[in-house]
Amino acid sequence: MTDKSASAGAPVVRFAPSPTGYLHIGGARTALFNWLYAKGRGGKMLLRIEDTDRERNNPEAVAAIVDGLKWLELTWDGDTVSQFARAHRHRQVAEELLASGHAYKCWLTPAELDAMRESAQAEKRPLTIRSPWRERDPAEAPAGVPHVIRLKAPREGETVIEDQVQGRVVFANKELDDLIIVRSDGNPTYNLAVVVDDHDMKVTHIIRGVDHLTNAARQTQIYQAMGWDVPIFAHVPLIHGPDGAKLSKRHGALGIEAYKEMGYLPAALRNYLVRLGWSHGNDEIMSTSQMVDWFDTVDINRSAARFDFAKLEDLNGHYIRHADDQELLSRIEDVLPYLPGGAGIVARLDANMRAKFLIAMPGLKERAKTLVELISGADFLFADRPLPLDEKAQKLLDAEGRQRLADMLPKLEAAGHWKASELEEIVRTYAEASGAKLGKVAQPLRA
RNA sequence: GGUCCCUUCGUCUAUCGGUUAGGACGCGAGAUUUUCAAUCUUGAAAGACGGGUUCGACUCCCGUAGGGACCGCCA
Repeated sequence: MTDKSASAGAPVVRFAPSPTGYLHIGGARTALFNWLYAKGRGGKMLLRIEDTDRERNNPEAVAAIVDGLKWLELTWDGDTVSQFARAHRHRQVAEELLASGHAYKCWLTPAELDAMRESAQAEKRPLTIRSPWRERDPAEAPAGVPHVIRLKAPREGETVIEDQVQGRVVFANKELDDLIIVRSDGNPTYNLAVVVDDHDMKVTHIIRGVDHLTNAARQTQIYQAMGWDVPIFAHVPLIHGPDGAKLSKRHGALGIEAYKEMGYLPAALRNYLVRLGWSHGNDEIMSTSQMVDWFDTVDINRSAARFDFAKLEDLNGHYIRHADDQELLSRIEDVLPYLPGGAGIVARLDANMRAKFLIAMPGLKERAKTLVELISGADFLFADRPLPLDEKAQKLLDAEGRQRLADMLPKLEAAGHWKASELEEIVRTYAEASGAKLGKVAQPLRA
């Protein structure tokens, strides 16, 4: 609420994933935080793909990220920006930095760098690369050897990050080395590209994972070298696995589509994710518009949170119970193709089946934690009749049980509507009339 | 190893110097229910440790321990 109509204008945030894999759960939360921040203040969220590393670029990953965001119902403004497509502009800025004396060409070879690393290791002293080319005359450069461009970073003083989550974080400049901004093949590196893009795209707030905190210091140095305004940073802690270690594949760092396939609802996942590392008093279940109203980066915790499937399930169950039946059915139809055996159900899901499904839905959704459970709960709709009887059912259907069923059958057939309340009434009446306990009647019926 | 960050029930969290430290998930018990689920009631469960500052510290400061992130011509 604080700066919703600040004179500075509406914020511009961005979600900037690298296309190395799917959209993982931490990325999804970062996207959600960005989205909430922008939505709550009438701002914009941009989407940029950080694809400067050509060897790792993967179009399928981009598609997975876009699909994931769409499924989560997180929308962005404008076109998706490819960072690589802007390489020309990044090089241009590098040239400016060179011209202004804020950067220099460096002919240090990978082999030389390795040697420096090794000796630092052997002497057990911290490694900060100090390139001799920072001071040397480029005329002395060896012929035919490619060079990189390094930022001529300040060696004295400190670089300070005023972070909305982390607070004031101070880095001594002597600890930071001259980072490479253009590779020897002429391609800009991530740190340069990010700064140029965020500046050109007029990004005002950078909300991203803490793994970028040290980058923030280096990026700040580039902003300063260019004389540009430094955006406001908010570095969000990472999500950890149940054992406290960084979330990995064996934990829950699955692609967002995996959560879809496990039968989670986007609204439930959003609600779960927003409460991981952020809170608004004791509020647990909140609508998207409440999230938008309440969310602020300064309320994000500094400590990492562990991913807990049990809580996600509970939330998901809640959202399923309160979901509209029709919507639930279409969600089910969305996931069905991805489920084992789902194709078979899809094939039989005609108008008639849909109607039956809808009738059964109120009862079904009461006891399902995921859509997958909901679907298996609906198995009876698709099963072949008559149903095969298992042992327990056999036992219950002894002579007495069968007799009771036979007695009840005409009454049930006489029922006007097959509604739960009405049927229950019939069964109760019969039980009382025959002087039997309810269980005696109901158990065979279930069988 | 260096730099930086973190530390309240098992987990997610509230508290913003004065509370019987609250809520949620999970777990236990009970009620309800033909079963399950849901729902309701209820129980157990926490300030890492050690020093300060203060009339008073979970809250502020220092140290210790533990955990994490980063340390690429990756992003």
